[in-house]
Amino acid sequence: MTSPFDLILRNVAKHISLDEKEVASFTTLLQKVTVSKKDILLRQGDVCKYIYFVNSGALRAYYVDKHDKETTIMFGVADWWITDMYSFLNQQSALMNLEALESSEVLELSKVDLDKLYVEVPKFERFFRMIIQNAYVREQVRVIQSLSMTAEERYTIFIQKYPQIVQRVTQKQIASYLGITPEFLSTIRARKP
Amino acid sequence: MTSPFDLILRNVAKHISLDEKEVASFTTLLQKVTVSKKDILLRQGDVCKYIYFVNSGALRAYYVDKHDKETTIMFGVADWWITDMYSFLNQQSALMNLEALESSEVLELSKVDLDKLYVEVPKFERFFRMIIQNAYVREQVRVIQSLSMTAEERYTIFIQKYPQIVQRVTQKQIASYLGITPEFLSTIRARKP
DNA sequence: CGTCTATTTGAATGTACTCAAAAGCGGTGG
DNA sequence: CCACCGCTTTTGAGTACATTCAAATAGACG
Repeated sequence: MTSPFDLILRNVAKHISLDEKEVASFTTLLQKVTVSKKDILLRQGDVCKYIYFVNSGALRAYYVDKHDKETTIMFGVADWWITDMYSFLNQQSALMNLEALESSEVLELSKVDLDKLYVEVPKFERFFRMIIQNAYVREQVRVIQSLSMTAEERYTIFIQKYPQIVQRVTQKQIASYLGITPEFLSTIRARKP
Repeated sequence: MTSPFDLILRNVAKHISLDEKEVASFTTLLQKVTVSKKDILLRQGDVCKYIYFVNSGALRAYYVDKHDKETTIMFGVADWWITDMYSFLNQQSALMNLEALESSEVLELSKVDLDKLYVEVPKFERFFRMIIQNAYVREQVRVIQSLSMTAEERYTIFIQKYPQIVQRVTQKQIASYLGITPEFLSTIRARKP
């Protein structure tokens, strides 16, 4: 009953309905991959060949600038899709690194296979449109927040919105998601309770 | 030869090919609307019923916080799509205002009609997936920049990337896009060459 | 246990904001 | 057509938010 595809099929079913044949077309394209803590799934500058669906564990996408400063772009936990969308779509150099924060199980779907899937089962155009629409709205809200709120307000919202992530990642990583230094996050936390 | 649909059809043709019948199905759903400077197409808190394609002129989407501070979310000039995606998709209260910066001509496409169009001409699933993918990538890059760069660096990138917008909007609006005060933008500009 | 990294704390500094006031600019009406 | 009004832009002083650097403490992991 617990196949590695259970979670992803429920995820897909939130937006489109598939018959058995379509389920088969889809799942044959998925490759189950197990990664250990600190494993890198994608390196900044490389071309991103896969989009990943997280079955279990936790991933982090982050950007490293010329001063070696890290900015966390997103976290991925169970039931989330994650990739470097720019690199994946355009097959250009990746803007970000993708690493496992703990031992994780992911399903990878290659660009080539996804392009085939769009032709074979056009419903997936709709599915990924939905997924990306939601991701776009989240990023837009994040832009608004990062431009209009103080770090303290952004931290408060983050811990309310993503309690399941807070438990699993370090403060340093949260700080880099908020765009502040770990030292400053520490002082924010000190003056809260 | 210059119908109000020329530009939008060329925009669509970048991603999908339509036969004559499909062109007709599409264009009948589009309503040409002319707006004057300062007209509001969408008010924060209202439900956004349309997605807009800009034929000419310039629009601005902005968020106003509880302290009446404005943050510009995006500008829309000719050949751009613009809407409050969150409100449009979910038919919930809009996060942002949408106003004309100058007298402009837009084509509006309603949520209801777009949902019909997806059924009648499923290629549009692909088209809007493409449009939104690109918008998502742009927002992600903007998040990275707003979190990892100084205001001066962001300003330099903005004027390089969007010279056609710089010409048409005030510094106050650019400042609110960068998430800084107009006073500070002025000092940044003063110390450049 | 020892080592390595994360977190905390504090002092000095830099980036960006607030408030205020003056100067510039554009549209509008007389 | 020009004078005025309102808004934008500039400039400056004082302040707040957040960083850097340094050092001490606490945790995690082999």
